[in-house]
Amino acid sequence: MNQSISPYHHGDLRNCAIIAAAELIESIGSYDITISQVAKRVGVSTPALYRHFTDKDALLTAVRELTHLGIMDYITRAQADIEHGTLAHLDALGSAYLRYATDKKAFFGLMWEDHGDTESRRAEARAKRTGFQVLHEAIELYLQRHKPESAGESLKTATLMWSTAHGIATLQHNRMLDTFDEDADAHTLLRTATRAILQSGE
Amino acid sequence: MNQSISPYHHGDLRNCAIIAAAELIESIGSYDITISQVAKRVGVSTPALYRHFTDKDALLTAVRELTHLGIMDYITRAQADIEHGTLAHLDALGSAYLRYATDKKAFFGLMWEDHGDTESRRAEARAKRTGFQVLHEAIELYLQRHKPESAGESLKTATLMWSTAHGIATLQHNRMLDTFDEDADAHTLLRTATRAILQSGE
DNA sequence: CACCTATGTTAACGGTGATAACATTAAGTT
DNA sequence: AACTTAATGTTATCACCGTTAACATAGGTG
Repeated sequence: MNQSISPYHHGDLRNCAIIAAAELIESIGSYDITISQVAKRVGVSTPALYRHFTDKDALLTAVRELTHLGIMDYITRAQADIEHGTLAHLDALGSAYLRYATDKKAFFGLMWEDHGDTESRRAEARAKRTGFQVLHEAIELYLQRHKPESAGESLKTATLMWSTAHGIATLQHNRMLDTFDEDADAHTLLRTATRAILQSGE
Repeated sequence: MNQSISPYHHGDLRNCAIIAAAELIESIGSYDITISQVAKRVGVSTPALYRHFTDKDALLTAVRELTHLGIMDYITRAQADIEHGTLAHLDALGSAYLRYATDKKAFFGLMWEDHGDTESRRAEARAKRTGFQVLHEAIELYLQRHKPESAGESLKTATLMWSTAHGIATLQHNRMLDTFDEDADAHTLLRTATRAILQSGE
């Protein structure tokens, strides 16, 4: 874990701790980690981390910033070769969201679940060019092309599509989606919902 | 907390502990409670609870059974004076789900979030006549009346409507729904989604 | 060099879930 | 009624948790 010349002072503890925490979260598949586990992984005593993070939640908040980069990566890759504002584009965005939720289970939970500081979660979600904004723009484009009379509804429509994707992702994340319909498939459901929402009112 | 004649043996510790845990969860608005807090509330030593629950998760699982009764209560009341299988009926069911999620925040989280034993959560959701089954029957009725050609899709449609309601409820639960659209209203969104899903394909 | 600040260390505190060893009572058998 | 046993309480204890305090070491600046 990237240590300086000195055996006493680490040199880059803050960043290394964040990365170590992220690795740990990913490896155990849960963000229910321990400060001591992180410290041990970096090769440092537990209280050393309190020089760089006011408390455990501050460390998790720092990891959460990485997760937003991660989901943007999924989204960017998903829409790389797709014409923006098409139905296929919206499918790709939804699909990326679902895949992130299952691939990076613990990060997805860390991003949204209600532990610790609520406000930092909201701030982080808004801070950068997030997945939501990409979705919003894609929907705006789609509506302008195919349903110009509903173009003013793009924000509401984006919120609704996000909610639907999030519900499907969350239920799958918590292994609940197939509780009642054992054949339920997240991607199929979302494609159905996408079409229903976009053609509504016609 | 209902004690027997003996000052030593409690008499009904198991049930009292479940109720005390539920009260505690409701009062602090989180299911992140402590065995000791529950024990103190019942007036008993902490390890006494381990005679009745194998571990903390077992106690929470017992509380979760109560929460399913609670949400069924919301649903039953919501549909009391409404003709089944109508659009108004579906609105009422969705509305009840959203209200439960905000009114009984901690219970809602306890019901669905991924802590401890996954299988007990699935089992509990399936065990009784749950909210989902009510929703499923209502949709079946609605489709038979208004869209008989889609009657075979009732299970998929119910899963989709549940997912959507769940997504909206979860985002609101985690105070994320208005992150991007500050005017977002859960009930309005769900009504829009309900109509979109039901009329899709026409 | 002297000093200050940043950043490590070990020691300790109260609280946690959980177990072990022991105490008390209720219930059943004779 | 007396003895046994199982159920269900108790206190003592464990390892671990997040966190703070007190102390140690290094690097940078006068």
